[in-house]
Amino acid sequence: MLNVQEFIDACRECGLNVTYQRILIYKSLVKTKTHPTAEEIYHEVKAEYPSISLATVYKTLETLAEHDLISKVTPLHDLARYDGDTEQHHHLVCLKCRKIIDIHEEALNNLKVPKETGFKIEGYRIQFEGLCRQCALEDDPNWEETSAKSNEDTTFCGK
Amino acid sequence: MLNVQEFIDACRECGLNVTYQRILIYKSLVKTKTHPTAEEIYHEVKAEYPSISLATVYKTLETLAEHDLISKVTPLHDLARYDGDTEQHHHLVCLKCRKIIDIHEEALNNLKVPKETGFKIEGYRIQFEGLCRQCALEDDPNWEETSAKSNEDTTFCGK
DNA sequence: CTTATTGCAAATAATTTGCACCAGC
DNA sequence: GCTGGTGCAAATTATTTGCAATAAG
Repeated sequence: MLNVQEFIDACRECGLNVTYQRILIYKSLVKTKTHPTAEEIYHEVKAEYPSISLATVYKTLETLAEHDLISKVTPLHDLARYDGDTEQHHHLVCLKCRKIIDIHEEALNNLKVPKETGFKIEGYRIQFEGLCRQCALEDDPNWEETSAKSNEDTTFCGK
Repeated sequence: MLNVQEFIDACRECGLNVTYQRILIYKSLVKTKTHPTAEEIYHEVKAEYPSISLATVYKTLETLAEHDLISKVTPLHDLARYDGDTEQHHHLVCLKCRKIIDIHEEALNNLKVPKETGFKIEGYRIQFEGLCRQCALEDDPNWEETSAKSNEDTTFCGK
C-alpha cells in the first residue's frame, strides 16, 4: 500500500510509464477495503477523469497485478472448475499450465481463526500457488536439487 | 465420491430427479482428478450421449454443487476483484452478500506443506467462507450468543 | 398426471483485442 | 522520436435465461 510518490517510484522501477490514469486507478483501489471490481473502479475514476475507458482500467489492473503492485483476489478467475471430491481438501494450482492438484493433508484441516471478526465461518479453502514439477523444471532444470538440499520433508511457505 | 448407485440414492434424498444426463455428468466428473470445466465435461458426455446440451451441463453442475454432491473449485468466480494490499493476508468471504474482509493473522502466514507433491510453491491464499455479522444475524438473530458460549477467542474450523 | 428437467436459441455479462491516436521519457 | 499506453468499438468467451417439448416419479 504505497502513497502516490512511492507508487510513481515503483512504476519507474518496474519500467512502467507513469500515467495519470494509472495513478487515479491505483489511488481509487488503495483507498478502499472493499476489494472492488474493475467496473467499480472505472466508475469511481470516471467521476474525476471522464474520458477514461473501461478497457484501460482492465489493462491497468492486470498490468499492476503482474508487477505485484496490487493483487487479484480471484485468481483462478478464468473458468469455473468442478471437483467430484467433496471431502475437505485443498488445491495446488500451477500458475503456468493451470493444472490443479489435490492436497489431502490432515494438518491443514483444523486451522484456528480468530473469532473477533464477527464472521460465522463455515469452512475454508487453501489455494497453494506455484509451479508443478514439469513447469518448474522447464523454468529451471535443477530446482529439484536445490530444494532437496534443505533436508526437511515440509517447506515453510510465507510470501 | 460416490458410486453410481450411491449417487442415485443421494439424488433421491435431495429431492432431485435422477436423469440419465445427471448420471453421465457425475460419472464424467468423478472419474478424473483434473478439475474439469463445464465445457470439458460437456465434450466428454457428448461422446456417449450426443444430444446433451451445454446449458444442461451448466445447470446440472450448479445444481449438484448446491446440494454438495460435487464442489466448485473456483468459488468467487463471478467477478474479478482487486486488492491494493499486497502484504500476505487472507480473506473472509460472505456467501450471502459477497463482501470480502481482510484477515491479517500472523499465525496463518507460515503454514507448512509437504514437499512430496513435487510442486514449487510460491505462496498460498486462504479463503474463509461463511456469513458476515449482518448476514449471520439476518439468518439467525441469536447466533452470536450461541457462539459466545464457547469461551475461546478462536474457533476451530473444519468442514 | 404433475412437476422437474432438458435442449435449443437467444440474451447477457465480463473481459479482451485491434488499431489509430496520444503521451511519457 | 520511439515506444508504450489509451480509448474506442468490435470481438470473444463464459455463463444464464426463456420457453416449449419431454421424462421422472
